[in-house]
Amino acid sequence: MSTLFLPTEREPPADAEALSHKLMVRAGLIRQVGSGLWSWLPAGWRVHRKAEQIVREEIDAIGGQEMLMPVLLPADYWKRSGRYESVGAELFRLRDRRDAEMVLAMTEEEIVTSHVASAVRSWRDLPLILYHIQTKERDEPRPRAGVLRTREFIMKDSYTFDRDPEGLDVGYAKHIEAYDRIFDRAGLEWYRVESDVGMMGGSGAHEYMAPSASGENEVALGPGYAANVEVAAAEPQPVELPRPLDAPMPEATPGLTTVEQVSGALGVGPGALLKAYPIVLDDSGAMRMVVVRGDHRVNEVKLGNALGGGFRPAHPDEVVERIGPPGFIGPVGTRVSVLLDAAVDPDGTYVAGANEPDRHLIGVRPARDFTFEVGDVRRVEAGDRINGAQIRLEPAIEVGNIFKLGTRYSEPLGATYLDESGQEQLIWMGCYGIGPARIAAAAVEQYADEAGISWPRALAPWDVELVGLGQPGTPEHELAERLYRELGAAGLEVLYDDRDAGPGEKFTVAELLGCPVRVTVGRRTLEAGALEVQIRRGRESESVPLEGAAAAVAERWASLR
RNA sequence: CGGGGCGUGGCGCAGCCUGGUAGCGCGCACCGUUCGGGUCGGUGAGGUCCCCGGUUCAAAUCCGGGCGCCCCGACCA
Repeated sequence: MSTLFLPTEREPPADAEALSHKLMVRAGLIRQVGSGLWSWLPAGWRVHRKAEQIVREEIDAIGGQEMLMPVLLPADYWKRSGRYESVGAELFRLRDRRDAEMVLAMTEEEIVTSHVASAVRSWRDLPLILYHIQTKERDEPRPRAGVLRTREFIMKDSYTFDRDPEGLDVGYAKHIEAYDRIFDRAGLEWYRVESDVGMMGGSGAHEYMAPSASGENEVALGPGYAANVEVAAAEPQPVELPRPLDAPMPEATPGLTTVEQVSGALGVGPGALLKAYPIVLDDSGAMRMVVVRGDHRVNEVKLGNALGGGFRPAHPDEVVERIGPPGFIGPVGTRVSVLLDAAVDPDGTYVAGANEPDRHLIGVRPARDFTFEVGDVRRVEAGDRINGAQIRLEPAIEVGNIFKLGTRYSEPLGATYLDESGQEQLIWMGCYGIGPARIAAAAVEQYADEAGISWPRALAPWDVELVGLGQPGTPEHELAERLYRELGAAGLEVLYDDRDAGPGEKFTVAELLGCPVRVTVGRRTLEAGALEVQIRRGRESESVPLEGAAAAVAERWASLR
């Protein structure tokens, strides 16, 4: 360790917010190069490689074949798939010396599919699982939190190629099996959740989520249910509604534009209000009014899916022109079509904006008072019910995802095969990603304590940190040297702190770096005839007799998670 | 892209409002000390004060422009 490049810091970077960001920098694992650009220093890279290796072994185990595709790609591939136009600024675009348009790979569907298109002719060549572990480049609008969200990162991306949807289901199921094992082996706490299909297109998707306060996602959890809040659906909490009226009645609400103000002034709960969210559909310019309960929020991902296309929130001036004064708009008597959230009871009695200044309507009954379509477009809330129990929401880090692509890429790129009857058929594809850096960061987040990182056994940069306290020439120093060799011979990866530093510093750095086992050799070791072995998780110390110590430490290590 | 903040030795910061000498802690080098919880004492090295321009006798400090980085919201391994 006296020669190891391990620049530890007493203090975290001033601009670090996330726990994993602070600790990984302090522990000398990573260093920033630019916004969203990070170097992995030797200790950090060991962790990254361990995560990679777990992934590699498990994808190999389901029949995956590792290969390598370039990061620098001719733009033409992306033009053929249509993504050159559809992806936007996140795609790095550049030109080579001959002025040819190039892109940097965000993922590799176009490339792997092209290889398969040209090489696969027959149904006999399928199924196929191809993957690589390669750098990805994404010009993220906002990199954040150390290595949790970067512009350049390494990803394992695998791709399945099958004859038909049933074959795709098999490849997908194999990946679920492999992913479950990967995250278990990595020692993470994780959920597999239903997710939105996003920019990849296709028909089905799950994400693997590692719960963590620094996560950018939220997952909705209930018994037998786990979903990204982006797509989560649940039974809404009941609300008490006012008594019905024969017809909507105007009520003066001067200057009261928010749900809280109106519900307070009229003495009804927020859930008895109808909240209007005016939108403009991108393609036609047509406006619509999305209406949810006052205590609910529109979920824009679910809304986009319900609309089957893009939209944007309407500008205030568009609202004034087409609907009414912002803060007082509602579905009764409006010219724009209404999409009513499924949590609203069509026969209930609600308060809604009157589309006139300083006025709301009470006694609004949707089924009687306006026409609408129904869709589930609200964001689930903690306390909603699913399978007879309350739902809870947790922040989480997305560490992996799996998508059923279908024929989204095989069609434009001409990936087909001949079936038994000589008919040309499209290949059915799936794609599957894992970010080893996020696995590492999630592990830091989930297991760190006040002293620093506490790695799961499978990810730790070293299995054991051996802290030698004796000066060279002392018997305890000799013992430390001997134990270093013996622990290595027992099959352990050992980081030996042989630096000329005080015991306090060595202990502190060891706990910051977080190897699962710390072995201390000092004068006391000789006096006691036993080693002090500290288990990092929980920081409990154990005494191990010197006789056969290396084997005992190896055994203890193997018992850890 | 909208909003907020920051840029001063390797790290964390003060100085800026009210222009004039660049300072503190940690780290680093050397000497001594200590040796089971970032030990203690001494000596010392190290800075284009993000960049460009302007104002001024004089700019880290005032003004203008640019660049970089972080945080909060729309995107994703």
